[in-house]
Amino acid sequence: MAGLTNAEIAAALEEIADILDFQGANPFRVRAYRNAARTVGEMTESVADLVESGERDLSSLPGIGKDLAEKIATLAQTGTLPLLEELRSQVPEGVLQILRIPGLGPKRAAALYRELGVTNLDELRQACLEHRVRTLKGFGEKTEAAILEGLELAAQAAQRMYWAVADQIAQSIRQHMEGCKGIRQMEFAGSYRRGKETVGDLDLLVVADNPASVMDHFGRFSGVEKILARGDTKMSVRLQLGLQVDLRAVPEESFGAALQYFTGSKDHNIVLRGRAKDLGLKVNEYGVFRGEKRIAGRTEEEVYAALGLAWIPPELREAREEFAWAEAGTLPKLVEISDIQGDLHVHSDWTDGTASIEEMALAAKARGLSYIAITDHSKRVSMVGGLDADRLRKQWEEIDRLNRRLKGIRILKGVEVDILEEGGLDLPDDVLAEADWVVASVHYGQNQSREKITRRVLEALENPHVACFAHPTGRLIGKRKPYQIDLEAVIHKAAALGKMLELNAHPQRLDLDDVACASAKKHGVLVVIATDAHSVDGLDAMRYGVLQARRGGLTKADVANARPWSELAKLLRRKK
DNA sequence: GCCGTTTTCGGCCCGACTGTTTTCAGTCG
Repeated sequence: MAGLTNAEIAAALEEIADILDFQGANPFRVRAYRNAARTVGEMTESVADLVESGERDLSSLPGIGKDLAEKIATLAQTGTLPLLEELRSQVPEGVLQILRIPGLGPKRAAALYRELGVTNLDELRQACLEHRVRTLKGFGEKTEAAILEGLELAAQAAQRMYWAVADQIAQSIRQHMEGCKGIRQMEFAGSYRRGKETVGDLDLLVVADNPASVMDHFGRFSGVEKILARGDTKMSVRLQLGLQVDLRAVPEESFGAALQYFTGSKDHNIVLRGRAKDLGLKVNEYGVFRGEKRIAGRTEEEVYAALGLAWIPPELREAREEFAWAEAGTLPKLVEISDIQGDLHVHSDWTDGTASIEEMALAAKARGLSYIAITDHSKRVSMVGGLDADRLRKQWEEIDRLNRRLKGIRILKGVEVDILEEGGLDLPDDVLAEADWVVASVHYGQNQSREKITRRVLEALENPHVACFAHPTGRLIGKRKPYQIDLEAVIHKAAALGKMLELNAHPQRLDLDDVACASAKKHGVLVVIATDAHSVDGLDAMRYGVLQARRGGLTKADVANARPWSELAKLLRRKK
């Protein structure tokens, strides 16, 4: 029997690290807890099971010694830990939130608490607005303004969650509901179905013999914190994770119309209803009507067909070009995860990845890929031990050895070369020339002016060995704004030089976004959907990138890594 | 708190930026 999940154990260890950090504990002790959290969080076997069976000594894991092994075992078995309880009692609730604001680390958070009595984000905002923060030693006007901006972003992020997180929740709700008798149809709608980067709430539609018993069952889902409302056809709950979920029971003959209506987007539906009106029809969540007579509603296909349109994939429903395409029968056949043949941005334990090159390659093979580019950081990214020319060449020798040994997966000799602050690349051309695949990216000087950062990126693209520009805006959704970069100029340059742009599949990045993808496609720029994986599990992010690409209207032909490597290699040789 | 050891103590990734200072602490990646 399993106790706490690995994720829950990791969260507890992270919380200990946060509190110790806040209290100014030995930073290496803090790091030990964070390392352990990461180790546990990334393990595929259940730690609770390992403890139970006694089959493996936890202290044999990297970064986990005798002490942490015992603490983890206690956590796994009892669900809690005396140390954690004690630490929690020592700090006011909410104060750790302060550490999530960019620019505020343990020292400043402690100062805000000690000097101003700030114990949560609301009080922090108040203190900034009253200009009390700037009076503290080490703080000033600019810091105060930066904190306010950070609070704004945090507030936005708190209201919505990453699609990937919403997806996990949706899957477990679906699984729970599948145990309920009498549900004839069931589908999630809303921005989740459209694959938006973030999701504000979940809408679940069902056709059921007995809606009341379905609602009873829904209310028993383990994640439900509170039932907010319940009527005959609609029930709303709030989950412990803060997400609201609405369940709607709809009549079978209206399921398609309801699904269409609640999937949105709002703008898409406005256009749709306008179109219906032009045809002398009316559309609502119950169906398409001519006068009083329902002429469609059972399926979405039926609804769109009644309006003279092909069925539009949810990802495209943003009131952009989808109606024109649906009318003309030119809707793109959107790229699918099964089209993906390789991953062209992956890290290994030569820099900040957690797995060896071989482990990453085998994991990629297990995921059905036929090639993978190892693109570790260059030396400028010193914090992670970025590679210089010598180490990079050593890595490539290792890759040669692996390629001779491994079957069914080709490992490409790649690098993620840093675009330096003052322009230029972090590795000499003769080294880059030896690589199979070079992605260039920005890590430093992210706050430069639009002109400056754009110029250095355009210059990097001009280097004949650079094939692709990675995470092109640098944004972290809800956390960090994009660079001030002129993306259109980058797309034009890429088109002119035959360079590719990355759609980074990490659920917090997902740049290029849908609009930029569409622009790249329009200009004939190939998009590389890549995971930027730093672990074996990181390779699973590919599907988030594919979803974003679909929202941008990309087809298999628009995605570079939906092609075999031999074809890409030919393209690259031609451009050099 | 972990780890390795010239084995029980000392090092643990470190350079750059920002905003604050007036020589540097804090934060970030």
